Amino acid sequence: MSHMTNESEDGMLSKDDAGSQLNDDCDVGIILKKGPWTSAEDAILVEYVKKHGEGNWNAVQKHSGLYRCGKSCRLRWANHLRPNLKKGAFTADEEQLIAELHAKMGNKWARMAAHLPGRTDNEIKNYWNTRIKRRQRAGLPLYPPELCMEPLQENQEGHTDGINGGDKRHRGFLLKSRYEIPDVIFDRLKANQCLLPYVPEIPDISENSILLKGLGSSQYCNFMPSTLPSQKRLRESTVPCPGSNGFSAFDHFQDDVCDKVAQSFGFSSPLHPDPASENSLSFIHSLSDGNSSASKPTNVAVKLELPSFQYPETDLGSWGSSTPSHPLLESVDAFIQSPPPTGMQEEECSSPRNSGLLDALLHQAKTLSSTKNHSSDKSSKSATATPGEIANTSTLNMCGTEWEDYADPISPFGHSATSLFSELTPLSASASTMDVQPPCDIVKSEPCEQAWTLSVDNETTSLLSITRPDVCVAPIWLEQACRQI
DNA sequence: AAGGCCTACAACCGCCCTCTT
DNA sequence: AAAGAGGGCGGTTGTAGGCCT
Repeated sequence: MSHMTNESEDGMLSKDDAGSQLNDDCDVGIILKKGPWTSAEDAILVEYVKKHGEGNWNAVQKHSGLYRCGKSCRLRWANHLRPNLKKGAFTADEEQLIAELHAKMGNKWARMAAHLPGRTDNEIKNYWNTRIKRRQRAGLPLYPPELCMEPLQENQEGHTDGINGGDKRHRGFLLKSRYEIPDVIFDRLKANQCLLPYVPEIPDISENSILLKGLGSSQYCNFMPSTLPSQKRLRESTVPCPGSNGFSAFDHFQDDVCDKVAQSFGFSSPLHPDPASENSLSFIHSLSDGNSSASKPTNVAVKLELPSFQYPETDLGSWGSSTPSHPLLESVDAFIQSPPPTGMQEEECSSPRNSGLLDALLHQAKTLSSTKNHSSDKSSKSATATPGEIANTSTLNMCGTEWEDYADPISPFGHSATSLFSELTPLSASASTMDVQPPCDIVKSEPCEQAWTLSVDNETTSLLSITRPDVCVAPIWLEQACRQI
């Protein structure tokens, strides 16, 4: 690094030496050094931490003479100087674990690092970013196939009997993650509850950023890197989904390669009618790692344009059109049109505490319907995607991204509904955190123009299922959950 | 040998949360 | 309750070094 030559031997800069390396982020009148650390600085920092312990990093500069801001000190300590740091390449086990953790957590590097003793979030992050690029280039799925298959199998087998066979460690890990619901889920649920039920929380432009960045690449059809920039913590909806991680509604079906990869994952494209497709669709989220912002209106997103390469050349119609014969669409139609199991509506759907799931779903349907109406129904009449249609579709997808906020943010595979129910079920019984009522003002603030009910029209329903393919499997989960209840 | 590309890594930046006052 | 400081976290950038052409 060239600017290392400017550093003084003792690792500290005089104020003159520091020159333009003023750290405008941390500095409070003192010129602080930036750039690589020297061994002398490291020694000073280590000595300081030995004496005073970690924390109060801003005091390091004051007491040790280091011309580094507290943040820089903390980072240096955490990433390089603290004891028990494991250096060197990640082992195969670690890589596997990282993949699992990422599938489960998304870009929560710090949390992932907690599962990898001796590894830092920065290391993991760098590793993952590199991995993404590498695997993109190689045309490989981001997540190991076995990682993708597990949730599918578990879905089919039920939620409690999945500990037979397979990698026990991994399965145990996944199961653990399923039943030990981290606090963050409740945090998010609480937070989301504030936005629910009628908050088509608008995925902001970053959603389009994802589109812009990812969907243009056929490689992304297989794995949407959830490392894609998200904007705000806690606003993001990082629900990476192996399989979904890439099976974007657009690309997945327009590319033979995608299809092959899909098959390699053990499921087939919806274009291939297959009984397994329904479950397969559990993998097919729209856009993972979408970010949502409650402050941005939908129509902002609607106006965003997509590059031409995002206009699918083929088969978008299978998503963009309401193909009644599509089993997946039928499943949703059947669910929404026909009453759920007895008591469901009153106890589960109408209850404020669960309004976030079905209500959100329905509200989205309404929103989508509304959006669709505004788009001069050209999309519904043409199997060929037009730019306008795509914009509309993208909007719908973005609307769908809200699902991620309603869903388990830590769900390994984007099992939004499943995870949600795994949380809601006990919560509903105990009437705990989900009792939080959405503030009325928030509800009122939403542009909810029409009263609407469960009887969503077919078109809307289809749109809904198109928008969020995972919605297609939600009815199944809903029914299962209701039976359990 | 030179240039370009890719990878790994370190560090910074900006936002947000939490705690303290 | 509000404001400010400290700290954490995720994203981004810049650089060195290796590899390839």
